[in-house]
Amino acid sequence: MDTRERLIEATRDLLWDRGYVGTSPRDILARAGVGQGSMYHHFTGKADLAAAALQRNADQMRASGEAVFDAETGVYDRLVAYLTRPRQALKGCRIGRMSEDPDIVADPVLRRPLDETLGWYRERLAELLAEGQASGELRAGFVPRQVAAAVVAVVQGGYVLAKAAQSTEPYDDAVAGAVALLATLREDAR
Amino acid sequence: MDTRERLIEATRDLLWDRGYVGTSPRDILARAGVGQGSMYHHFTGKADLAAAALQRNADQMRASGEAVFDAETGVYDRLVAYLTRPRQALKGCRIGRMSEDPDIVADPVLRRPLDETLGWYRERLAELLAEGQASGELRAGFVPRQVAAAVVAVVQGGYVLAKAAQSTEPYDDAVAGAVALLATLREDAR
DNA sequence: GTCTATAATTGGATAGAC
DNA sequence: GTCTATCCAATTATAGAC
Repeated sequence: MDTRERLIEATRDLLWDRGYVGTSPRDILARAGVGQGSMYHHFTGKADLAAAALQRNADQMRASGEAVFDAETGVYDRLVAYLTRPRQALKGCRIGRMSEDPDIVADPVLRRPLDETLGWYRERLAELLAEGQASGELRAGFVPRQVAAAVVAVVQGGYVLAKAAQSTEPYDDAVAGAVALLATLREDAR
Repeated sequence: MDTRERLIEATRDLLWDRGYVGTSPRDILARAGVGQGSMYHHFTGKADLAAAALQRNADQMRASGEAVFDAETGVYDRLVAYLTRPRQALKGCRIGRMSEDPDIVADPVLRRPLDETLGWYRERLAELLAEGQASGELRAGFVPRQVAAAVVAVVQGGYVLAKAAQSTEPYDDAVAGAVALLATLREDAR
């Protein structure tokens, strides 16, 4: 792995662990095992390096979303697959976590990967729910966009509960609760 | 308002705005309008002051929860009242936000108010849901503890979506989606 | 009790050698 | 391209005057 790559990977890990405000260039250089000069050769500074790391996180998160949403199964099964995908509940979301970082939210360049990625998840899930309504698999009478936002929020909020409790249990409960609620949307559950 | 009180209120605001890592004693002193000495007279340091601020947040959040959960209305109405309570979606939760702050989570004293408050919300909502099942207002066949976690997670996750988008819309959608899903639990909705 | 002065450490970035 | 040396500001805390 070349120097630029090591810097991006070290930044990805530290952003996940400590957030943007809590991550210093010094930490990044120590973890990447390179000197000051390399970082300022490849990037203009901390924000530029973080932008590269966040863009990679966004790309990976979208790819793993596509794998689930485009599966050749029923709509409900894909919703459950999304919710129950194995996740590191105590570490949280590499993208969602950043929305609590004021310096990320305040910088349009740094915020864009968050906005685009979470927005895309909401859109894709809304399309999926609408597809289920159209095919008759899911009942009518709910707004796909709203339920989609709730589903994404359960995952993001589940991380908050897990971190506060320092236990995966509330995360697992939240996901199970969401699955139970979505089950009531199936037409044959009426 | 005396000096000690001004320090706590300034800290509460800054923690809400910028988190623990992002808040410096200097910022606190400037906002409170007091000198260095006052802070170190009333508190042992930043962590001690933050602990006082977080305890106050926890007390207030529990009190506002009690007001909703103990209302003299139906179970479903209280669930909806909790979800649709007016909130500053772009600012987030004074307690939940802290769970993304590594220095808070790592310190047992600072983490306790988070754990206790969010744990209490999950418990009270679970009791409420069980009460609804017992009275026949809500259908059987779901686990109250799980749905309760999902409901709290929708709110906490809704904040994440709103901040990432810098718009209250995804928060409002998530809450509306959760309300729609909970409506399917009513026995008379079958 | 509250203030100002000061100090040790870290944060973030630049300069220049190789 | 990568390194070390250096720099200025901010962070967190202490000391001591009043």
